[in-house]
Amino acid sequence: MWFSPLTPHWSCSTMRLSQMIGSRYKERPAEAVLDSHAFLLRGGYMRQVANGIYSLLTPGLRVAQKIETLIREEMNRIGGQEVLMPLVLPRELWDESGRYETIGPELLRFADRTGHDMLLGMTHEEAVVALCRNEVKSHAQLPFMVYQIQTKFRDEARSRGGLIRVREFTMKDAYSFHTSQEDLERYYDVCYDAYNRIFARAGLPEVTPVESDTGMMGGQIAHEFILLADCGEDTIAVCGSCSYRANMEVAEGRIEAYPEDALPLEKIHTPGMKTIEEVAGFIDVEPRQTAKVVFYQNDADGKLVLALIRGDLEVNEAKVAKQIKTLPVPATEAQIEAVGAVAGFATPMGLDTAKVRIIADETVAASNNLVCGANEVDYHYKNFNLGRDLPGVAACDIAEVADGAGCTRCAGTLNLRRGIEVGNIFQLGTKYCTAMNMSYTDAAGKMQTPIMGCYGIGVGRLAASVIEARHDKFGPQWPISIAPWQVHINALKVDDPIRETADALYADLCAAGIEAIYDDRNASPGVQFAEADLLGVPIRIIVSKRNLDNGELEFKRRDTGEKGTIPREGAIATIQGWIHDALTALKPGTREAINS
RNA sequence: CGGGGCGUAGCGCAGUCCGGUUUAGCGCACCUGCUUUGGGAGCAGGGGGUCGCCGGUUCGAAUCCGGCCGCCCCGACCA
Repeated sequence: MWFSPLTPHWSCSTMRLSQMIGSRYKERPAEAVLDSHAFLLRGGYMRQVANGIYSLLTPGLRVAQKIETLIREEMNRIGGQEVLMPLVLPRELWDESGRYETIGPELLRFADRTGHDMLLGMTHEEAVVALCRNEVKSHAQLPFMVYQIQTKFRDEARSRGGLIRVREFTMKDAYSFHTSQEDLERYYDVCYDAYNRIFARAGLPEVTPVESDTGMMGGQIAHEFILLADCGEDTIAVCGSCSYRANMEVAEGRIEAYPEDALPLEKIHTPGMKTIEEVAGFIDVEPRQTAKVVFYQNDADGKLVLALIRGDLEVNEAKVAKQIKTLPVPATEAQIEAVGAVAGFATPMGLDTAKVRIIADETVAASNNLVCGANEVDYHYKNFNLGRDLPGVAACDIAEVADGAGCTRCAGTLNLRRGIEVGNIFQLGTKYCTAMNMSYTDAAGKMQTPIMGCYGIGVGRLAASVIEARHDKFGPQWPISIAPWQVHINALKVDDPIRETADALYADLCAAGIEAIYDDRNASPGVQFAEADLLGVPIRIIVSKRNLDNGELEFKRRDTGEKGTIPREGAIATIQGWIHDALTALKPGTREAINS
């Protein structure tokens, strides 16, 4: 019958390749730079609609749904309640938190037909607080966690790399509410474990938590879950000896001290020597024996900022941002001159602290007799000592960790690696609940503000990350937990017995609840194998005359590389066993869930 | 937002400098038929394009000029 190919779809999650929309192709798309991007397009997982915006075809959607299911199971396991908040939100909610003003153009704002200002949610703190403040009134309802798997939109200045960095994406975002910081910290650890389980079950046990900046989210403690990969956009400091791992934004390196007896300041002629290298070479000292000055336009109070750091190090602007409570913007020469400093020969000494905020790195405090500028063209000072020469200035950490720096936790060495952020967790504190008036009544009858945490995972980015970490030159090698199908059937040199056997195998797998894709086309083996590789299904079963004459089927494992033959008789049970074993191998040991 | 590259069939590309046998072409993919079948088969036939868009120059524009748009990469930016 002409409609018969559709029939199987109604009853089970299997697919005949001859009917599947979306072709796989041989040539690598020109716009793909990353392997994951190339395979997602070549394998017919997705198609681009606009910059950073994609449609998913069946294989891509199935991978996403598998990941979502897995996340759901782990969120539910730690007591999460699934909800669904809207993508489109009214401006008023974001006015309440203040983020309508503070967030830049990555927040897509628009007006509806009545002229009402609306926005596309890029995260849902405001929405979740607005929802929960009306539902939660008593301490007896706390703690709780709600989560959703929902579309987010961020109008990124530059999306790139296929699904690694997009504008529209699906994200699992979870929000927990607590009556104490201790309880937040307890649950934060529960989430931390749940995240490790999620990534392990998705086939990426190597994803590791790293300490990270809280950025505009506020709060004190945050971790990013990072897959180390050269194509990643984050730089991570990794200790070679202990477990310390931190995003560059917060990574701390060991401070090497170079104590000497302080010598008197000495002004020296340094004609045309502006850079650290020039000055150090001219005076014949190491760069670490100098102090470098970097100017920023203003701190939160409008003062010019002078950042002082040892000459061999760089200033980390994320750390500066924390000190000055605003984003650092490099100062212009005119701004520098206006406070009496001289670019290239600058020193904090003698500047008016009413106009200039001086922040000094701890490394400067840990060295004596440094060379620094004199605020006079062609002159520097020798023997600058922070404690003696700038007595009011306390040292803080504004240094960018350099590759090879010492670890602060052990005797080891830090190395800088690139990584993809596939998830993050934040201890938010009371920022949103306070701003948006969420409160509950405690046991003593007193009004209290809940303490909040939030926890995100990007679904598509995780899928792409798995490809980055698990592929060969032919295509993805999906872990069975998130593979679009569990079994891929190839029928070669199709004649009646082969067709009947393959059809029956497909029907049997379907009846057993196994997710199978069946290449029922009369395509050559080369085509079938190449396209099977692109779909990356872990268990491949090949029905061919060669083995069928012996009553056998051939198998090839894309996830492990094993291959061989199995008897047709009992094949379903064999395959079920493989699936069970493969899923079990991915599952970490069970642990206590939150409410137990 | 700055720098660079690119827009010709679903994908990969040639043609653009130097305007005119180009009715705009090649490979893959697609359709029909036959032959094939263990790693992207062969033969024959066929379909698919407003050459990114708008305007200009010219007898004539994929090709030259102006404007715009889109995509990719690097940087800036970034829960």
